[in-house]
Amino acid sequence: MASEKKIDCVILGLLSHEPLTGYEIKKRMDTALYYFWNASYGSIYPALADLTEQGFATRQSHCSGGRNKQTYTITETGRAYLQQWLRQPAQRDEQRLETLLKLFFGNQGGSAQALRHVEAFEEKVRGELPQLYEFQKALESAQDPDGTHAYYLLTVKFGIETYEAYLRWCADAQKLLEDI
Amino acid sequence: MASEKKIDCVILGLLSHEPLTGYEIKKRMDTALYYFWNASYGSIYPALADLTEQGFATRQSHCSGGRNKQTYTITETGRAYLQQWLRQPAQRDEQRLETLLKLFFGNQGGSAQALRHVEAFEEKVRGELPQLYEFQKALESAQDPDGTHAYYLLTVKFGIETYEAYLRWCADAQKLLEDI
DNA sequence: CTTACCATGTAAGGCGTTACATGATTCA
DNA sequence: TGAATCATGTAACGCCTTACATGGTAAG
Repeated sequence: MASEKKIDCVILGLLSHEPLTGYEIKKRMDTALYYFWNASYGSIYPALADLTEQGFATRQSHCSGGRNKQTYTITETGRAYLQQWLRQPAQRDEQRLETLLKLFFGNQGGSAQALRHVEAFEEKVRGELPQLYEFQKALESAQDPDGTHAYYLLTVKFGIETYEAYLRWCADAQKLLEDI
Repeated sequence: MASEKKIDCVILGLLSHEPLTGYEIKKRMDTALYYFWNASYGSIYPALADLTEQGFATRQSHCSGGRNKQTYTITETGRAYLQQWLRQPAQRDEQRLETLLKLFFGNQGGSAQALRHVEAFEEKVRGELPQLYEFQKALESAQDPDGTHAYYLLTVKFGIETYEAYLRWCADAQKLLEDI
């Protein structure tokens, strides 16, 4: 109990797969989770300290490649907490799409400006989709001893389905805007 | 300049269409913008005070239906600020999908639990889609004297395209999870 | 040798929600 | 008469990002 902070849950979730350093956690958020969740070092490191203090994770200092690393491992208490959180229904799925906001008020700026926003959005999506396809391919072909792949694949498929929808909408939006 | 707060931009955007009260602004966020943006009274009312103080909006006190209302109107300065913001490329489109998070770590809870998360998500989406279809129908048939409808329609179409993608993914995810 | 990446953290401050506080009106 | 909706605001607090601060290693 106590925390209920999402950042704690994400970190515990990642640690439930394998022990990780703060840096590695950040990397995973920037790759595997980037299209539905993200966090900065400024929230990750303090959260790791809290989790350790509360007994949800343990810290191991060790040297690797000459560098001093702090690796965190989930405890049984941490695992129990994670599972309790997983049992609860998701409270909130939110998005803040600035692009959509700018389009909503687009008549103030005109169709050429709106088109630029759509194009920028399209470019971003196009840039990220190949990564998702690669994830999908890798997950479908690789071995999966601990059964995590199927769940990971689920989220990748979500990314692909929505990103493809974004692209269809971009094409449609561009047509509509050119007619204004 | 100064602020750069998104909440200010959303409010100015809404005021650029018509004068509104804080309460009405909140209502619009809960209906027209809910699938890509939202805000609480605790951020709306202070923002309105700030905007007024900075000369981006003016406030009119008046009684209507026995109630004392504060109606806000955008100023020329406010309009200029809004337009300057609209010219800038969108900086950030973010989502925090707790449902996806719970699925990503789903192996900790098992497929039945994951299924419940997918079903809950599906139900929420199914509940909100009809509203979007209605918006679309209304926008396509109604008169549009000030040219705002086309832009509004753009965002509604975005909502529909993505929500339909969500539903396809839900069906797919349910099949995958039943096979585990 | 210098750029990119690995690696860990802190401090200040921004942004926003939740809960509180209040009260009128409308409709069943 | 009670519930829902209209209507406006404040205070406390939580969460998170940005910027700062530091330094080692690997690769070109």
